[in-house]
Amino acid sequence: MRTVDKALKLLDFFTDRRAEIGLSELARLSGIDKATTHRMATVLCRHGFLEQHPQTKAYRLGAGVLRLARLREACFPVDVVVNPVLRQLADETEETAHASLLAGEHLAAVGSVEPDRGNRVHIEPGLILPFHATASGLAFLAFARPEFVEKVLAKPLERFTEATDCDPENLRERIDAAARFGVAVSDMGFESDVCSTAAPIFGATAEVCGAVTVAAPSARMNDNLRQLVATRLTQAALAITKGLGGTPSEVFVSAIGSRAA
Amino acid sequence: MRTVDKALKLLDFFTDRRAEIGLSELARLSGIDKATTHRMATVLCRHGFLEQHPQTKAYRLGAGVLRLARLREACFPVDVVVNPVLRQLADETEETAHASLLAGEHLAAVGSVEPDRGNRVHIEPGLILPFHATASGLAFLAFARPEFVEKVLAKPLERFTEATDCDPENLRERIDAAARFGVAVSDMGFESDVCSTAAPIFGATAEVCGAVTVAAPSARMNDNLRQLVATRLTQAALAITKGLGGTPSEVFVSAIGSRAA
DNA sequence: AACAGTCGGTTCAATATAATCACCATCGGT
DNA sequence: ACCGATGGTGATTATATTGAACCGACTGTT
Repeated sequence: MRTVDKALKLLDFFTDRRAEIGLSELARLSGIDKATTHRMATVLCRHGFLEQHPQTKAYRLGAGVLRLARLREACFPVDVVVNPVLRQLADETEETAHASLLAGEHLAAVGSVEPDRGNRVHIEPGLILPFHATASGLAFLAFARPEFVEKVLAKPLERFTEATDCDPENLRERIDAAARFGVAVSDMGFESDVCSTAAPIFGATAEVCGAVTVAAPSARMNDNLRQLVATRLTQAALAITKGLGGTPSEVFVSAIGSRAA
Repeated sequence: MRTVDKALKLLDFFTDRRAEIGLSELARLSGIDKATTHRMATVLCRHGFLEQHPQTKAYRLGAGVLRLARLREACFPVDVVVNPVLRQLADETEETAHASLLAGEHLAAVGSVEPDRGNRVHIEPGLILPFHATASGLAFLAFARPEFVEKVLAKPLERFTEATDCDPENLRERIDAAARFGVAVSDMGFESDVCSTAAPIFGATAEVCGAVTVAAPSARMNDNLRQLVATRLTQAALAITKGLGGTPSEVFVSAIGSRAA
């Protein structure tokens, strides 16, 4: 199965900044032999996950992913549930609101709404949010199973900015704090000058399945905004959880209950 | 690479009617050993292509496909280009308009807009459109490379309705006709009582990459509607082609030119 | 309560599988 | 004409995949 794993890993090298990748570059990036890379890319093309520019021969994400996304959206609507909530959240806070879901072992941004003002935070569509460096990730971990948390913290923790917190002990404390308050905060841990606040969203069996987040320029963050964001965020998290047919976990409910008191 | 192929084939068993599939059923459907199926499903889960219901243990399409779709949409927008055109087309014809793109070796529906009336055709999101039985498929073939056409016609041609045309010779004639007129027609070939008309859309190198289609209840189809659909459809096809940064093929341009004359 | 028939998941030997290196053909710039 | 890229291909070796049997858990029936 390692070969399937490697093949699917190829897809992760495509980002919005690197939308098209040639064979040699793809082999170089993945560290896989060129011949093997070519064969895997061919299979991915055959299934519509990649497609090849007829002239440049470069590969890019294929239309097959659109098909699968539409299919999933039809069976288990996310966009239609999440977007209105995000829009309202963005309107209320006048900051960027985005939602992320656990996709495999990464947290992936699946929707974002930006406020109507010049200086605002932009979230790249499909961005992978590192658990340890983002509010979304910490909010997720705060309500994830302990084994999951340990697995994440055991991995090498990449440093994205000077302020990135890469100390497992520190992170554990912040995760605990997020579990107590119901929201997690991360200031400039992933991108400079961005301060994010996040709350968890839950699936049918009260397991955490993602997060909803408000991201603001750090300079704009103050106690008033912090307070506003925290309350709206928890409402949004509950709304999305409900909309997806989920159940908020006991821990989360009591956390926001105690805060209100 | 056969193992990657098989693993990705698993994803094709998920449809809107069969959104969740258990391990045993998935093994049965695919004809792959249960152990192997389990391993492949595990890998697909790890990459976010599938996810597992925590209680029922059944698999369903994962959030990772949403991520990839957003990514592709960000680099190569189709929804934002296609949807307005489809909406206008649906308004003008008062019938269902949908677009499809080549995803691997299948034609997949990637967008559809239904008119505001009771009796209308519904297109399942992410539906795979068989080349020989749909107007979309025939329109595509009419402008595809001859080898591609032969490859498709060489395969066993499934019969979907009593009216499905499964005769390669017949199909070749209809494909030729579509190439001459610029639009393809299929009446009840895929679904009973649905009559579709389709035109091709092209990519950057004037290669056909999909189709745009109007689907109406067969009973409602008449010469007036046929005429209206044909003209609007070709406009829509050109608009989408242009919007995607494509170039209409010579054959198509001259076909619609001769028809106008 | 024992049973049969599911289910999801795991094990380990047998074997079919994919990885590697070398090589081609082609393109673009110097 | 060269050089260094590029995308792509074939055949051998070594490796990872396979699949029957098995396990524990659950469900409904006898």
